[in-house]
Amino acid sequence: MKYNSIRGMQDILPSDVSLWQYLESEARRIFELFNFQEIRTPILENAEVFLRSIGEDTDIVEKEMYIFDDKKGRKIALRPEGTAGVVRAYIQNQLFNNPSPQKFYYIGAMFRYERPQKGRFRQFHQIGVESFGVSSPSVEAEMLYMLKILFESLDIKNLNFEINSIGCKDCRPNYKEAINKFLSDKISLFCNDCQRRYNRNPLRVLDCKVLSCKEILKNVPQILDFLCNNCKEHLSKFQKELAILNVSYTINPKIVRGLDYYTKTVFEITTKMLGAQNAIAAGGRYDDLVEAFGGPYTPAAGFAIGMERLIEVCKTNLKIETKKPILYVAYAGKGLDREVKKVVNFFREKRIATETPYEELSLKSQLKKADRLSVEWVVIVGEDEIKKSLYRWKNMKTGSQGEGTIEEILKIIRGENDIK
RNA sequence: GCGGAUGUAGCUCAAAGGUUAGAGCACUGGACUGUGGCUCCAGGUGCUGCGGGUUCGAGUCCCGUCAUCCGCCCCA
Repeated sequence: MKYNSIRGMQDILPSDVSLWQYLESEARRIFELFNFQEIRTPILENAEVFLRSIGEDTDIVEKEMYIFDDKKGRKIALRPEGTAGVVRAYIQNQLFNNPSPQKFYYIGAMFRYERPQKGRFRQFHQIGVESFGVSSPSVEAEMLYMLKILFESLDIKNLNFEINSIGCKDCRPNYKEAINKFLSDKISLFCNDCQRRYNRNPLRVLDCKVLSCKEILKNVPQILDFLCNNCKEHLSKFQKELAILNVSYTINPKIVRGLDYYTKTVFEITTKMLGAQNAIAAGGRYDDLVEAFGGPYTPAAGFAIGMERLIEVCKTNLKIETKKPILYVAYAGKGLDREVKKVVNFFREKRIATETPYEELSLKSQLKKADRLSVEWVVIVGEDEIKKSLYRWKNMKTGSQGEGTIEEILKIIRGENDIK
């Protein structure tokens, strides 16, 4: 009997975990500099939480959600994204009574029942950020700036920051109408996918990659021409803020997010290094969502980074060494077990990561093991040295060795002594 | 949900229907009984993903199935 992990769900092995931990700690460090605080919400929610926020007609809800009945017959879902749960928590815990803005970040696993491919998995991980209570576009601008800082700290280059506005509940209907009018008499000329999109979400037709569709779309009405004054002003102020923060970007009128709750600002950060799944982070403003969830009207915005995609990009230019012990305590002679344990404990108490054999081995094979662990130092507890109350130390890189008391050896390992 | 490619040793890959299925790296032990890396020797390296079929004979051809990868849809 042989078991495999479930399709699209992968093990993250120790050799990769170091990189994961590094990315997570950099994100935490930087987000906390901007006063975002970590929030942890459950992986399972009532399915309704996602149906209501993401939108019933979206692909995520229609075909990608892990959804099941619990023992009482309630509809439960594994979260396909992070925002809905945070919004639910914000309202349930009445965090709107705290001074605004309330700024949160989260790191965790998300689940979508999709066909896996490069940069896409059924269990994947996001680092996300949500900010509640401020309607000014300085919120989104700060988010893009923060992302820029994060990516710089990870030495990631050649990213495209793309922004757009998709209007609000006042002006978007006008645009949808214009699009429908534009498409209605030409729809038979479009590809099959577009015809399907036309019925479900006409804005998606704008995204089509088929050349003949692109040709017809040359004269399509642009959302930016339909924005109400409020949304226009929001966008231009957003751009001014980005200029002040020195964030370079392009306006891409074709960005349409896959979730229904977005208003005004939407943005994507893409790279050419990931193949077809090129978005490494994406987000936008969602001013109406808290109210739609039964909370007070609360303007909000957020984004999420795809961890696996970020990792993929980092692997090409960032070398993080797998964590390994610094010291190996070996023994030479018989009946030294108690003495070895004492030495090992001493170094661990001094916060030196230490490994030691679990079974009887010749000194030779102990050193071989130490070599393969690529530890820098070996301390040998030897019969001859013990008689002098000393231990033998050895540097595995230089090969040099000597005798010393345990305190002297500690100094050598810590680099407080010149001997190498 | 749709399309394409690939499954052989722990890993990277060979074997054009014909002996008992191979190479490198990695792994274990020894040459070296208190000193790793280098070298040499010996050795597990294996239900050729799984199940059928064709054939005197299948890792090789056919069908099914599962898995992985890449793309479409969509998304982080």
